[in-house]
Amino acid sequence: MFMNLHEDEDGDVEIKGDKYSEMPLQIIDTGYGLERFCWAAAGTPTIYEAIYPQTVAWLKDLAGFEGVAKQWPDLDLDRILGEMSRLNGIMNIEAGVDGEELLATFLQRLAKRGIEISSEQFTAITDPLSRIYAIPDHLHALCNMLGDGLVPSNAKAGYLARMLARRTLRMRDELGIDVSLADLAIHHVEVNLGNKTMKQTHDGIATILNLEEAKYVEMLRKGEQVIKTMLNNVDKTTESIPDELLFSLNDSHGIAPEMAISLAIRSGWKSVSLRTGFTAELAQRHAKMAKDAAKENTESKLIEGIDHLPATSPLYYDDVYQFEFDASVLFCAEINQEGLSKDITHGVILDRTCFYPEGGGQESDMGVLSTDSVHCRVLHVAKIGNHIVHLTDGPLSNGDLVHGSLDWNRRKQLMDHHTSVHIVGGAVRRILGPHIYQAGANKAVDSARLDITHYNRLTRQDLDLIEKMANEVIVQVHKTEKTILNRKDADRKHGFDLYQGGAPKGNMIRVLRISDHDIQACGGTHHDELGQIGSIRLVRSAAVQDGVERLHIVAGQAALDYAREQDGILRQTGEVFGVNVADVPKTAERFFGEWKEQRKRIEALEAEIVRLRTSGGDDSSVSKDGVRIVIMESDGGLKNMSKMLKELTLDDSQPTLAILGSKEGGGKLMVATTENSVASEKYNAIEILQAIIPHISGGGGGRPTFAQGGGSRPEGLQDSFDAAKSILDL
RNA sequence: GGGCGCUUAGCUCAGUUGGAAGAGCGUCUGGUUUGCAACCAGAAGGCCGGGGGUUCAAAUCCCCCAGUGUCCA
Repeated sequence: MFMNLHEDEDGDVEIKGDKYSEMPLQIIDTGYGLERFCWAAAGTPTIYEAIYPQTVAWLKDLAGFEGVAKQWPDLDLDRILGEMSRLNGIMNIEAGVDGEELLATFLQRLAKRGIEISSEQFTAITDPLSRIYAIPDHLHALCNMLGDGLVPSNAKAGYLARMLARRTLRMRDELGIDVSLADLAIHHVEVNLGNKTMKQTHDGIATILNLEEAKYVEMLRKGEQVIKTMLNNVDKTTESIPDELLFSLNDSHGIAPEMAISLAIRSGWKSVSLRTGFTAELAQRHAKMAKDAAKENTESKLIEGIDHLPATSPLYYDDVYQFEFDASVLFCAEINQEGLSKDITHGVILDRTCFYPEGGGQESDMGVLSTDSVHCRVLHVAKIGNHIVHLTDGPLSNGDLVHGSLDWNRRKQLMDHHTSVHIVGGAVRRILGPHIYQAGANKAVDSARLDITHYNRLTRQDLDLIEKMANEVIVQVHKTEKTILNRKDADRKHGFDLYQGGAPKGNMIRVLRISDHDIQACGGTHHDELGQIGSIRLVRSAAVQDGVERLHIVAGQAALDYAREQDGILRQTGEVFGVNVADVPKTAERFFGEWKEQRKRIEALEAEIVRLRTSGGDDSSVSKDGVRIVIMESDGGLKNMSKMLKELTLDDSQPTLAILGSKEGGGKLMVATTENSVASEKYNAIEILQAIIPHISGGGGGRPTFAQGGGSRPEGLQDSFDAAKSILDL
């Protein structure tokens, strides 16, 4: 397969309505498929028997496939499958082809080759068989991924693993096989990947897949619930589920259309079926969504015309503790770009610098560039190609000799954090396992973040263990080693794990080694002596996405500041309660409990007041034509009033029309009748409410037996009551 | 990286056009009962994820945040 084009709206090549242009990279995909030679040599009917003989036999046994084949003793299965394999290679199957038509053609061709088989027989054999073949194929990819240390996720590369796991589970369930995914995978690893050296342990693979299976089962359980709710308003005899519903089930709840149909049938919608071509439409819809999203955002250049300048010499690699230097200005230009701090006006390039530019997740240095007469603040530093650009709040002149000095506190803190991230990264890997990989990192002044791949949420106990080990490393390891290696040598010596922070550009690679604890390629600034960091705290962890945990780290001065801040919060809380800091948790618990109890007591007392007020006896209650009519003012808001209304109208033995008003919040009115009684037959709550509410300049609505509203003129409440009385002829 | 969904009682979840917060399971009390998810009567248990906004009125509509799930690249 040859590829030299990529999709491009302005491209000059047009294929099937889409425009393409030539891409810089030209690809030849040979797809040798070495397994095919094994197949040819083995002479088995399909390739799967050749490469996974044991697994296929095992699955056939588990799925009871012999029983299927025995139904038609006349059929020579091996011969049929062999011919089918050949035909598959010849037939050109394009996406969107009608399945039934394809099957008919296929059977015709088989007949031409002397094989008579009905479409029922064909389906009965190929349905289970296709799954029996697909399962080891899926497991193969899945086990290799997990073996390399990949963690399943709901996004990015990990999603591929989850998809494989779920498809395997689905096929397993369709075959009615009662073996866990983990057991299937371990079997596969032992039988088909026996000699392969893996990063991940067998136990690790089993743990991950057991979690995946649990998530899958949970998804199905939820999916069934969702289907029942969604179909609640759909007739049980319907024959199709609305497209939008199926789309939403698939995209939002992970229930594939076929599965949605079978779940619906199980839940009582017996006659639904899947429209032919629906799956293709779903795929088309996804393709369109992906296309719409793939808008490239062009990067605007911060600064132009610097290509001819010599590369800036970085002094921070020679001595990370140097914070002052002299250099000459090679270039200075005005900068006007959105998204930058307002104070930034100029970009300055020097022949050499101590300023570390933002990179590798480490924020840039800040400081000052000055001559005898000019004094510029450096607010940000960026790396553009081989040049380090100082973003300043003022201009310098070409050829000027400048003196630069860093904000050392800032740099020290950034180094504390950056070095700590390496220490923590090593600790996490040692504690949690070989699948831990850095998925991103950020080192700021206040704190640092390290994202790691892991299949489970971290507990505080995990964090405590990691924190403990990290602090032990600070004490045990005195010096870091920084070396520069040729890329080939680095690869050979340390392997792929060296590049946790991403693939570096260039042939020479800086390697930071903290004893055997952590070895990584990294271009940041790190301490020579770990003791400089002082201490490391893991503040908390959070989930970035499924399979990726974010660790929040503070080190050095930031760790002290954090501790002080926490201390302050606790002390303040203690002062509010008027107790010793140590007693805060106990006291808070007691107060919260008492608060809940008292709230209930208040509610009970309010209810009692309502009962007393509504039990009659005063002139607010009148009886007319068998209906008790209550008109009265209450205090409290809507909540209190509705409680009173309940007391008044929920007693069936005493048909009541109640009109309650309150002066709170601009005035409120509520009208209700006892449902299914003379009161509700004679009076309409909405009509009464709307007739009297203009007096408090308001509006409202509700049901015929229960209406409520509010206004902006509480002093009109009495007028409303009077109006009600006159309407009711009282 | 993009799209979509979910968050309501201890648990599993309903909640219609915005208008009186619900069910099942579990818990507690009483009754009944030697039974594999026992039965009957009653009760307790809710900042409807958090914060803004619209409205006379928000679990419900809009915005932001957090947590969680899912599909696609």
